[in-house]
Amino acid sequence: MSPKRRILVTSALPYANGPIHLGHTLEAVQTDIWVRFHKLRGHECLYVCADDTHGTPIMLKAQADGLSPERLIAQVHVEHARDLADMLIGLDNFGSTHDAENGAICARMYRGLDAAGYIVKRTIRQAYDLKANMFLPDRYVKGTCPNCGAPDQYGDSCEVCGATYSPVDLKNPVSAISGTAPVERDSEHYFFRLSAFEDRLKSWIKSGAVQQSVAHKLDEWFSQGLKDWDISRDAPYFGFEIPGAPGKYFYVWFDAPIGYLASFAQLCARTALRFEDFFAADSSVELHHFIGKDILYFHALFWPAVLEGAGMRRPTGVHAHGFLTINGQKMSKSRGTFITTRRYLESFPPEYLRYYYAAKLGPGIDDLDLNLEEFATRLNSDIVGKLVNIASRCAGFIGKTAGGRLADALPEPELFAAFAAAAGTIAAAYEGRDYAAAVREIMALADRANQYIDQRKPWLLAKQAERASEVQGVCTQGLNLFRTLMIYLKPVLPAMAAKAEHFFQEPDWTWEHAAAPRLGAPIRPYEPLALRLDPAAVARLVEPAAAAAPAAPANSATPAAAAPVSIDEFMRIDLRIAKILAAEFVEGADKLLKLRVDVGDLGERDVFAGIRAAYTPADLVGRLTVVVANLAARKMRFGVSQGMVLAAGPGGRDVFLLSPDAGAAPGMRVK
RNA sequence: GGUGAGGUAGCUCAGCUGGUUAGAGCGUGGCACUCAUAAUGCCGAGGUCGAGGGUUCGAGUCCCUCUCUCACCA
Repeated sequence: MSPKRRILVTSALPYANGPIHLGHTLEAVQTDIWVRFHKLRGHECLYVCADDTHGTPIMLKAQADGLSPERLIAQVHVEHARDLADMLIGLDNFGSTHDAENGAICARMYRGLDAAGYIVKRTIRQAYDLKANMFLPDRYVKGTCPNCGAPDQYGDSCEVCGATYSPVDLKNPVSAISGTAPVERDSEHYFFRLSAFEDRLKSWIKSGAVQQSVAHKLDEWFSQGLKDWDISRDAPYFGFEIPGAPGKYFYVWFDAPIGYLASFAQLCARTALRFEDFFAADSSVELHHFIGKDILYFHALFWPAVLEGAGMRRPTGVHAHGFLTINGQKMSKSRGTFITTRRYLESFPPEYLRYYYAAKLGPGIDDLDLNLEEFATRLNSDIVGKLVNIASRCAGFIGKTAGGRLADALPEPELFAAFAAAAGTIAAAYEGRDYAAAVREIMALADRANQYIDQRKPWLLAKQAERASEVQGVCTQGLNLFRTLMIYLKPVLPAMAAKAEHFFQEPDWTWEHAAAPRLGAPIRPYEPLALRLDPAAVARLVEPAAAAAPAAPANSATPAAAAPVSIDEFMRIDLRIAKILAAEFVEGADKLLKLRVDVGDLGERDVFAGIRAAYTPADLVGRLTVVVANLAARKMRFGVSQGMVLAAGPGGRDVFLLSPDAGAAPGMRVK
């Protein structure tokens, strides 16, 4: 065993404008397994994270929800903390980038950067929304691409031709916030001189801080030349004001990674840990960041440079992972594949997903697909059929024929030794974040354990009373093989391991426990450690979430990028002209109206629509509109909704039902 | 467009520095067993390792070209 290491680990900060979904969970699980593994090995390993709470999207979402930003992020923080905890993510601290500690550290680091000459001021021209009285981030300006003429493109790049530009280059630009045409205005911004760090960053990357393929990726950026980084934003902005610069705020991406430090500072404040030990320039403590590959730029260039510029240590490792896809497709709300962690947890234990992720996670930045069918068969086969089965098929004999006591010796110590000898390769796989390799190795051993039991056939021996001690021996062997495997899997399956510890009457297994068998000790009666998954229940995860309102829930706060669809995909949506025959208020629902609509050939049906604030039943009866006719029926508290009426607008009173021109008749297909 | 990753049995993947008839799990066909949450064990079917060319005594493994997929681009 290596000498005791001191390690601080982070995973990326979830943004506080939405729930934790399975993509966040993938990263949290990857990080948590790594942390638990090191703890199991006896190292001092700490894991901190925080909510990322600043920036324009949060500010606008809070406005739209009629809340203060502080209130919004406080609510989200509670949900995020609960979701992560319920996934058994063992965070030592979960803070917020809006916490006072973060403001203080940001200010301190900024002063350090400024004093060292790494901050420069420069005036830039930027799009300004005269109606909303604010400068517009690139993503909040839309218009026609100056390069290829594609309409409706964002202010930073064109999704059609790939050109990049600044919002002021767009033709016919429009503010996504007010809908008015923005003007250009000058503003003084503060820049971090990233270019000054090129050599130091290159040597840092050479130190092995990032994966090989990531290093290649970074080379590309180096070869283009590092640009200085704009770290300021003008008021109104939800964030921290820059010291000595009234009306100027730190850009959200400046204070977000500093949130790692702030969260750790909170941990220090309530323990004996010393912040300086971890972040002084000469710190020997390891610092590891787990992130998605999309934010490599911030973590592998800006972040080490900012730390270094502020006179602090650099990260030991930045580990990027790929994205989660579901049934082979990007997570998408419209496909029903946007699965929140809460929704998963309502039906399934956290460890099933943890195991599945572990079984498929390699050290690279490949995407990982959650195939729901495979998820169910894999869990049932690996965990229930193989692993837990070892204990399940042995425990009964120990109870019945051996008085609940393990034998004093193993009949085949060399088989146990083979299991114990795997510790090295399994540990190396965990350390290198190749959990899939670790799981493969463990499951291969589980196969061997089942083979062993099959060969020795304790159920036959048990029929001969004089061979009782043989039965006890075989089952002691089997249980010890199981025990070693559970110890190896403890980072992935902490709760199941705890149950197994209870079964063996041992407290807190460490990695070393796997090396020696448990002998001559009593065990508790066996209780099932894992239940089978019902594939049908798993499949239901991708059915439409029950939470969203039925009428087009246009959330105007964030201009969401609609991914392109093929004509075939579009044609799968059966849009029909419908005539509203009747409309009524729904008892107990303050947003819904119940509509009876005539869809021609398709007959009449009931549709619930969240348009009560905008329309009264009298407004609607007799008019024509458009419905999605093949939307899966959804059971609501008030009845079953058999479709969706189409409407535009941000919601509330500003909802506008679609109407066809004269001549359209109920049942006509819209295409 | 640039860059990165990847295309190996129906599915998910492993194949280290090139070397015997290309592997695993799941699924599938058959047999056995009945201790175990219809779990387990054994046997089998199933692959021209994306395509083409090259280097080599020998290439899934190295080089080149092409092709397809996925991802990222301050």
